[in-house]
Amino acid sequence: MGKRVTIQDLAKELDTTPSTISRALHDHPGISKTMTKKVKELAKKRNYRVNSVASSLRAGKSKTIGVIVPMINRDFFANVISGIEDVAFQNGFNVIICQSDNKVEKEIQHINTLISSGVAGVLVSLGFDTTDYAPFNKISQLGIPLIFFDRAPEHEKSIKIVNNDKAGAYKAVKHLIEMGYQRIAHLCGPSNLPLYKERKEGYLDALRDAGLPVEERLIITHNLTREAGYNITKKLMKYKNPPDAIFSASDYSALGALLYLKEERIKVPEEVGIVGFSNEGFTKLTGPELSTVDQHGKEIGKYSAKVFFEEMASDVFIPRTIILDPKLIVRRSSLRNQKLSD
Amino acid sequence: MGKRVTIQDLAKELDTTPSTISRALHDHPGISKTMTKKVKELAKKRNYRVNSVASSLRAGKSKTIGVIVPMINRDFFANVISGIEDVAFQNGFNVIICQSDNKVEKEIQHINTLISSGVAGVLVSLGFDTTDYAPFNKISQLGIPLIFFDRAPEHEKSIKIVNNDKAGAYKAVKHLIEMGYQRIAHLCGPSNLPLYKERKEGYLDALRDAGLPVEERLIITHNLTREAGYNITKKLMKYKNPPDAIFSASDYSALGALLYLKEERIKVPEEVGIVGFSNEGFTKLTGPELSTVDQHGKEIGKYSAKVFFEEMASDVFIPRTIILDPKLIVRRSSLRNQKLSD
DNA sequence: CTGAAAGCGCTAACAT
DNA sequence: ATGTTAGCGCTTTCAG
Repeated sequence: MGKRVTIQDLAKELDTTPSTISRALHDHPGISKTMTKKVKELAKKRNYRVNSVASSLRAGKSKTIGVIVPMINRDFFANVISGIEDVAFQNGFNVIICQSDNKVEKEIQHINTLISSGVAGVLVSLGFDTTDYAPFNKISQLGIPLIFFDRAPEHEKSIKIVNNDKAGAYKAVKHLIEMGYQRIAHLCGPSNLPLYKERKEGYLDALRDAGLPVEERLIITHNLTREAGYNITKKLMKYKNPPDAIFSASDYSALGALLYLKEERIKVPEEVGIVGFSNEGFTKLTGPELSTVDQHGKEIGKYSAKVFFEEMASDVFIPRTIILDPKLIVRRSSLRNQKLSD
Repeated sequence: MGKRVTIQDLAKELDTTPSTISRALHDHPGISKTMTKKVKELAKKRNYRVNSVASSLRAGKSKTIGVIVPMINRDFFANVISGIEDVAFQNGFNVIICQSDNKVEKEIQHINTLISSGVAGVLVSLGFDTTDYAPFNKISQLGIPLIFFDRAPEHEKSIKIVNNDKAGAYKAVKHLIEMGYQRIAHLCGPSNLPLYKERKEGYLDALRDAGLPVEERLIITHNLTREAGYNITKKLMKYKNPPDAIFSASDYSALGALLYLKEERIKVPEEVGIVGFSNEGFTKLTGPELSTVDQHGKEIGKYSAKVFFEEMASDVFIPRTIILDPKLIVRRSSLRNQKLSD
């Protein structure tokens, strides 16, 4: 259990002072080449490592980014985090991850510990139920860059990086209509989250633009799980006049729908078309493969991290929303009248 | 952009000293109830938050766990991390995640920054190519608990939490044999990683115990990707005497195998059986669903974190290996002679 | 070009 | 029950 080497130790050994060591290690111009070289060599030899806790205390902040997401083990978020970590690493930053489990209290607790640990910035995707943004405001009040991605608050003056959910949903539903589906149901998420509201609006717009009627009973709010998708589809298909297509705000519930329909021998896409949302990894592996809307998680992560670094460098705060255009991915589950091998 | 409140501020306001504030906030017994209450109230009112950077500097370590994994956006690792974060959160700890991309240099760099940031412990799953463990030894030498999970070094005296890969593989291959498959190929991973070596041994043992011959050309080392699985299966099926089953050390290559066979209209499981490894989320969604071996990532994560906390509390270091028993999950891809609806 | 000294915020050993 | 003091390791202003 070796003792940690400090700049004091190096200073003593070179018969100089900590300040010189520190400066040399940072290539301070006012230190002679010779000294700089000597210091760096000794540092390497003694296996010196900065104590970044000490630096952070001095500097008032650390080279760390905090990330708060509802859960880590979801394709989309895992990709986002991976993207964030990539960019952070390139910039010599660490990433602290926190999962909120969609619970407001956990979010608040995480905010507090992140502030306590002196993070240089916080990237957040909100939980389902978060409607009070005051806890997040504390972050910005302390001058810590705060960036929302994916699930962002609607009205707050903040930096948001989101998908154009409305456009994504519009594309999806328009595609279904073009494939000849007429009675398209929508499984939507809680509308306190803008992204679900947007998806619903995209759905509505597409129907209206095509001159199709909107039926309230075909629009069902749910918790985006596979089970819910299964159960809702069961219910929908028992209507006297059941839908001939389902557009879901979540791939998971789209999968649930698919499983129910398969169980009931209702043919997808011949009898019922399905389009999900998110391009979860599994969607290209179902039988038939699920059409969906891709949100390119890794890119969102990278982009969010980049915006953070920009923000850190800049000294003016400009609230802004960066909207990335999602991509419709057409697979078999919505390709009516197409012959594809099984 | 408000200034941060410190214990000095609180002390001044209550006309006392920082030590009293500190003690009160920590429920030190030598502080009067009245004072403790007063302090806590003021702290809340002024929105005080510890500066854990300062505490960490004092204490010589922070309430942070470092985690190094090859990549975050893989079901298994995302689950492990999620499990780690759960337990860490319960204990008031933060989690810094680092991805190595299976690159040794990145691992080393992450080790250095983790040590620099004064993490209380490090949990690691090694990259493919890591054969030199010296960089990791530095962690233990500093008295920082180091725990390997999943991909652990073979000979080092360390704490390891691994699956019983041999037993898992054995179960898988035995199952294939029981289903009547006779010529079982094995797509194996690089054998410098014990877990792949173990899986191969389980495969070999199962063949031997069943009195089946071992054919070297049916054992192919690969990089565990879907593409590799696809290509290798293509090659295998062109043999004069092709295999009638495939046991892969990875679900991804098992999937590749499945896709190739489907393309070629070779029936799974009737003509060729497949069993993968890891129980990736997608395996229950393929057509047919993939049999696989479950490694319960979330539990490994939780368990690793628990072991870390034990280790931190204890003052003797006992190298040990904790072996969790994986579970064979039989799905359609290996159920020969079974009639299941499509 | 280098040194001296102060201080980031917190905690704990040592007073009182 | 509370105050005093020192110091964790680093950086940086000020001085030389």
